[in-house]
Amino acid sequence: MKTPEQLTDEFRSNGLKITPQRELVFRILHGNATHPTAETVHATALETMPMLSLKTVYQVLHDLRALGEIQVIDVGTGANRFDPNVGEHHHLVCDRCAAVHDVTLDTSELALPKGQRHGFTVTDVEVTFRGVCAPCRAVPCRAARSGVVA
Amino acid sequence: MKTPEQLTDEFRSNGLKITPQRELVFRILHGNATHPTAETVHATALETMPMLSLKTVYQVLHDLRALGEIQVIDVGTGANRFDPNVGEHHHLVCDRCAAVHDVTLDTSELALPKGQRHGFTVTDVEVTFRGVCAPCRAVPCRAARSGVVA
DNA sequence: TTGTTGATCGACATTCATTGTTGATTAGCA
DNA sequence: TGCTAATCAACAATGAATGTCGATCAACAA
Repeated sequence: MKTPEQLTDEFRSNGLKITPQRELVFRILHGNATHPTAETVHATALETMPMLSLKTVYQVLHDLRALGEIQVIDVGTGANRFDPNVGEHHHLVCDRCAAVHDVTLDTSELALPKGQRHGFTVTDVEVTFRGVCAPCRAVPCRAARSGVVA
Repeated sequence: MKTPEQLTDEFRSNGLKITPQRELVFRILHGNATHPTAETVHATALETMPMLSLKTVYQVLHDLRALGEIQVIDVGTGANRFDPNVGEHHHLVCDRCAAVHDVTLDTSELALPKGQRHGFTVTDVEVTFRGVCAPCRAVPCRAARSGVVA
């Protein structure tokens, strides 16, 4: 992901103003590998800007996606998650707490068998590994569903 | 998927009654490779049972999943889709019309690199191929979003 | 420095998929 | 036949996300 400074330039060159709210979301997302939901970004932002509205967070995330600076991923855990890692990569998801990790994978060997093309033009392959993360295994049954689990 | 008759037995042996509504959903799902949504199943069912409520369809689908007779899949197109194919398989999704096809794939070579385990116990791998289906390619830009597209 | 314009705010309403509730009616099956 | 579950209609409610509106405020270009 671009640095907050680079995003500032990019926003400005696209006719978007730089506000403290936007800068804050930039900083929260920068280098963030936790794949936060919009709600999580908002919660984090509230610590430094208690009046920031969830609506504005959605707006900034929407703009970032429109500029191609974040990826929106849906791993089937309800809410969308926002990933500053824009390069090609895959995901590892915890079925208990919904924690998500990026995974880099060589998918060059992973082709759709010819007989199963169904007439499609395939443009993308997504691989999702599912399992249980270490913290969740350590818990008796199932507790912490924070989503901020490391 | 089991035949409607086998499902009948299975429901009965689990203390569930066999009603015309349930039988109808069984028949609609049997051998159905279109991955219908709950709404689509309902729409199909209305043709033969005009008073069938959407609520009941959800209920039957829920029961079928509870018995492990259908898979619920979420390919990021809004609604869940119901797949009578319970065996291990993967999916091919049209980014335009959200049509879904089953794909059988050998994923034995597809392992999560050791350095990227993040302490997880991996239990499952899902592969999703994305692209554009033939009917959608034939259309100028983007039209039919029926979800019933072959 | 100032004026224009866009960003944000609160306080809503709305969409969509899904589930829950209630109470009445119907029908499966032991 | 009778107990009980299933279904129905008509709702309300959830959670994620987006839209609306009018008011206020602040970015930044002139």
